[in-house]
Amino acid sequence: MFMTQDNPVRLRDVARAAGVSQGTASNVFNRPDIVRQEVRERVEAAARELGYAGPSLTGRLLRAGKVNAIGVATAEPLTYFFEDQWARTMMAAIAAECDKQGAGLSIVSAMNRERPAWNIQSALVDGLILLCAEEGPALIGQTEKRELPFVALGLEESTVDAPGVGIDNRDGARQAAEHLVALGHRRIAILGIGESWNDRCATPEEVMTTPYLTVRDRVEGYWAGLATAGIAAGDVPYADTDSERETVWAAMSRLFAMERPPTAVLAMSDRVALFAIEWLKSQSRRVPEDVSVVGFDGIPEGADTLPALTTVQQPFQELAARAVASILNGEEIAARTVLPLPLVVRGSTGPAPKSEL
Amino acid sequence: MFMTQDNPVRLRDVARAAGVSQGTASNVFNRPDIVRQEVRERVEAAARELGYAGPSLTGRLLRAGKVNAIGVATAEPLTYFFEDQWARTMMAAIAAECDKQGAGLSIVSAMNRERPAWNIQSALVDGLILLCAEEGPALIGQTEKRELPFVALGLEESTVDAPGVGIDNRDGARQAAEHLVALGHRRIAILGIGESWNDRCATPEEVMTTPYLTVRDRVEGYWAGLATAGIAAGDVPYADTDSERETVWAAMSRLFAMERPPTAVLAMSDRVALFAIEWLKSQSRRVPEDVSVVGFDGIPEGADTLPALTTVQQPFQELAARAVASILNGEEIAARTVLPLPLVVRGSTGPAPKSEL
DNA sequence: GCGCACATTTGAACCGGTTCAAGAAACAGT
DNA sequence: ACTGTTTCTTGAACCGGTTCAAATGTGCGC
Repeated sequence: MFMTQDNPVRLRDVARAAGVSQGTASNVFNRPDIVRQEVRERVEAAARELGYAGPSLTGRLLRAGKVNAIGVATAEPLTYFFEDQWARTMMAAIAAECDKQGAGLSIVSAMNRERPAWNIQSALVDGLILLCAEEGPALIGQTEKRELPFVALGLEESTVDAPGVGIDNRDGARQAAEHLVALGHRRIAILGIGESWNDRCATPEEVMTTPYLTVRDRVEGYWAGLATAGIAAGDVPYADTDSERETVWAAMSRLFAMERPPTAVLAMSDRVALFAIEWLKSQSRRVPEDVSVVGFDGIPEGADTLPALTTVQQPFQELAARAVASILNGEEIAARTVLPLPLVVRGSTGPAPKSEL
Repeated sequence: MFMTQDNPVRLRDVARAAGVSQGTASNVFNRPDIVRQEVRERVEAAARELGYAGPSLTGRLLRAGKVNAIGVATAEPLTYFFEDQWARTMMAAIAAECDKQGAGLSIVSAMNRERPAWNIQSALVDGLILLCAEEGPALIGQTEKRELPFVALGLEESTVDAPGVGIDNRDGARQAAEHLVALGHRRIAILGIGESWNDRCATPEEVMTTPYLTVRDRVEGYWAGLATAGIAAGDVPYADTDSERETVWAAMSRLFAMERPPTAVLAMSDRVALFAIEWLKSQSRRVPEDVSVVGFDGIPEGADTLPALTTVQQPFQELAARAVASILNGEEIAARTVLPLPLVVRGSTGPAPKSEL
């Protein structure tokens, strides 16, 4: 046996040992059918003898020009891919798509002490999927330099027009609100994910000053849906959170300390919705009998809790399929493709309590 | 602007356009300091002009022989990395380690319709970390062919002796059991993760017939710990699960339907422990006042629930650090390094109920 | 004007393969 | 024996860079 390090066996060496040309040796590994059996066996024997591990990928790669792998990049640290629920779900979908296509998958963090863009510059991939959270535009800028195909997911639309697939946040939110309205709810509160005004409920004007387009879109959708029942935006309590349990609980306390507490809550993410349900349970309020909760995102955890979460489902699989296809097969993507979001009704919403009708 | 596809600009072209040799052009990108400023600027201008995206990675790679990336492989589908809790936590730790070292991270699934080992053979990495679940030995076999450094994580010890880092399951389990004993518990049940005997409690002899070394190690550790209080293995109810809510709930129902139900539960994974707590709550049994629960693994979710889970903590970060260092820095790893597991005491365990003393 | 140290630049070899036109060998047909 | 096919095999070009010894140029002291 030979160790890798001490063993720079090249195709050339194998060819020489087998007494054939390098071209023939190459064929043994890549198109064995066109090599005469006797020769093939000789070469294979030589390879085995020398401990040749097969053609070097880099050599082959250089010729082929294709890596057959895609990269997924974010401006967050690498751990984001495994810790953030949205990213994780999105990645599972992308991974499934890569599995189908037999492509490899690299994950890339654009955070690097020395050179922020270094990891993006040096990732060995045929194209990049950008998971845009906050730093979308910067990420896109770095990626463009690379002159590689890329698709932005979750990009906020105000930014550069780059190939990207987005979701119709506004319409999804509208459906969620109309669902509650149809169930008879009239006192409905919103749990935000804007990371500000943590201490009190915000006015509609204040809410719209948030820098996050996603938040603005969703809240506008909520308002539009509620408007169908004649509920004005100003009558909808809006409590913001930073998506952590603590601020969600605080927000819930605030909302339910009101004179006429809400009978339903529209949460801007499933994570927040789940924390909200947790709080309600801790207060011995039943879901959905006393209070209905609608989430947003459709992460798997939401389907698995008791009660299961009614939510606006992001089409993760579809987003992933489009993004991967666009990179691997060069399928064009309109600069701002937007997918619709279906509402998934599960156990966390029910008719408004009778006493409230 | 030029598009990537139509734009095969090579370093050579840039050099020619700038009127310098290719060597100099190369230096402009790699060691700018040794090139005279005027020349450097000329080359940079030419590059910009031609839309040159910087030296091709494959070309450079070929010369350097290093990819500066590690791969993590399993015999599961790619989605495993983002869906399985253990894998996810392990990956977060590995990712953090790669971040530190500035290395890339590729994930690889050894499941491929045509050729099972293909993905492992063709991953562009400097080394592989193997996440061994059930298929450990097969995975190792495929990897060895690649003649690349690798480390097996979570490998069961009975198998091939390959470089790997394992954990001392037995000792961790022992600590968990002794913790409960020290709190005064005497009626203690075990929740298994062996996927068999789902319908009844198993005898010690039956338990030890499981093919999973992890399960055998942990259960032996539990018995050893309980033995310090004079509790015989035969007196410890053992209910198996397949790690899903349904079988856990069924197992719990079985255990608590006994004449003298347990006051504490040793769960072989945090996931199972969390389902168990959920069941207990649904039955209005308080944790830890009425029943104590100890998990195993130390996944983040366990720290975040109410009450927080007492558990045997796997040293994820340490495992990751060793594995990554071994690959990136060529640090040797003894064929079977085994790390100790600390017990983390949190809110889900407490003194045995007085009525039981 | 000459020699020398120093700063740049060049040219060619090399990294490890793949590919393809052209050559060689084996065989069939006439 | 001669030509036409078919089946393999060969040699050389090429993929896109990096590197290093050698060549060139530059400035300075005497």
